Amino acid sequence: MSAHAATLVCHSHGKPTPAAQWNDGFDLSKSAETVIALSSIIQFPRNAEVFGEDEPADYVYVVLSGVVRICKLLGDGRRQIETFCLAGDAFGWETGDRNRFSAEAVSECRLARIKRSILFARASDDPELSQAMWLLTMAELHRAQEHLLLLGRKTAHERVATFLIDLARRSCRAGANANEVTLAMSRQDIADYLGLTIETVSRTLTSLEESALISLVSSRRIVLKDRCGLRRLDA
Amino acid sequence: MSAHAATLVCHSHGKPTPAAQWNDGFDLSKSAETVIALSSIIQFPRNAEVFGEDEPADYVYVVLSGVVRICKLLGDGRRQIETFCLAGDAFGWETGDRNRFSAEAVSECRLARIKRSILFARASDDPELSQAMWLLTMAELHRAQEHLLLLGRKTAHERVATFLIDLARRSCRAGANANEVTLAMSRQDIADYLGLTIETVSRTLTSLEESALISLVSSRRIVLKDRCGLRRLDA
DNA sequence: CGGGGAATTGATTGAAATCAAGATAGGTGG
DNA sequence: CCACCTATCTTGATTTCAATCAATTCCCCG
Repeated sequence: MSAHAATLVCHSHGKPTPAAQWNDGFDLSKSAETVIALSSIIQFPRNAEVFGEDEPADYVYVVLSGVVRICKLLGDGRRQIETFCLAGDAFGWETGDRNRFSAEAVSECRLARIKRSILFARASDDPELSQAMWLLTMAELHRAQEHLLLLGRKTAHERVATFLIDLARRSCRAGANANEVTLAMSRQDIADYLGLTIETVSRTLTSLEESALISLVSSRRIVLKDRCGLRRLDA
Repeated sequence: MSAHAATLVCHSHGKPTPAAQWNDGFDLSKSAETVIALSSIIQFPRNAEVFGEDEPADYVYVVLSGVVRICKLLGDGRRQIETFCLAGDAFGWETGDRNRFSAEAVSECRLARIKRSILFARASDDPELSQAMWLLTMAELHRAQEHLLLLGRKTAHERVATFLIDLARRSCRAGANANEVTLAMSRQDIADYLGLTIETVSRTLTSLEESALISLVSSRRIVLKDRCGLRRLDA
């Protein structure tokens, strides 16, 4: 989802991006301008709720800065984080009128917000926008499907390795050092994303450090020391 | 994904369906006719491969009868079934030029096949078709997201209960008895879908029968005796 | 400097995996 | 039509990985 959404919004910040860079030859710039003209920017503090599960779904959001977690809860409080949205990622797409997730700010973050009804109305007679939405949704589906494989069949070590590699890849797109990952999220968030417990996440990170695959600079800063070794775990 | 796809193809069999029934007011019939005119029908025997992971993605398929499993493999053979496609479900959507899954016939099945390139070309100047594709993709995303919650946070009992309820719901749409589920797939397929082993699936079914929630008429036929009890497990 | 949430580490338990037989049933050929 | 053969499924015994229970320890911030 990230790449296309980034294109959708970055025009509004005076940084025009060659559309072809992201879109496999499909030009989104007109869609982007349409969307930008309709969006407003809002800010959320750490841990604030952007929207709750089952609330009316009125807006689509694009992350400008910070990290947002998208979660589902089970009756007894068990939580599954479906995804972390970084700068450029969009969330809040719904076909029905209620959110099927809650969205919360992991760190303080700035979001662009577009009224869903307006966006959908435009899409119905704008093939470019409609196709852009489809591409975004497909990208998100691909991500979810990779995550299914992780949750269904990978070990704790493999899950954590996959998570670190993925996060490094996504962060360095936004300009960060490719080998040092800064975790905006807590161990609990990581655990709920990977289908593990905080203790297992912590132990696994320690174990990866003992194997010299990573280095725990601090609890929220991790250096990937041996990418090949990690990728081997990524299976 | 199922509902819209069903609408897309059922016109070709002389059973016109009121479009509004499936589409929340969005009329797909013109798209359906376009798609139908371009599709050809092919048949696959049990366990045949429809397409393999990493093969060129040339077609989009809609299941007319039978069941197809969509899977991903890990290097060492561990398998995750992403979804089972029943009559009316579509699969093979890709944004890139390679399949990110393999697709195999669980039972003998008939499929409608449409060239991806043609479909995409039409979509680029047919807002209705484009929107139909978006709705289908969103539906599939929702399904995948529910499955993430299952794989990440549910117990074996909850997974099996959820699976049975879901399968009953989807089958009875196709006219089957709402309380008797016929399993087209093996225990191994179910295990790889639910992130469990065949032994655990088998034991869990036995345990659900001992709790009088279901009745195992035969290994492939299951009667849901206590829906409320099952739904309680479904969390 | 000290308070408190977050993270780590340790001890133990437990749910599901693995290893290992049997039981059932579907299909085939005599 | 029956008996055999082989897949598939079930059941049992044991192990294992991650969860749970339980202390510390580490920082971050006032």
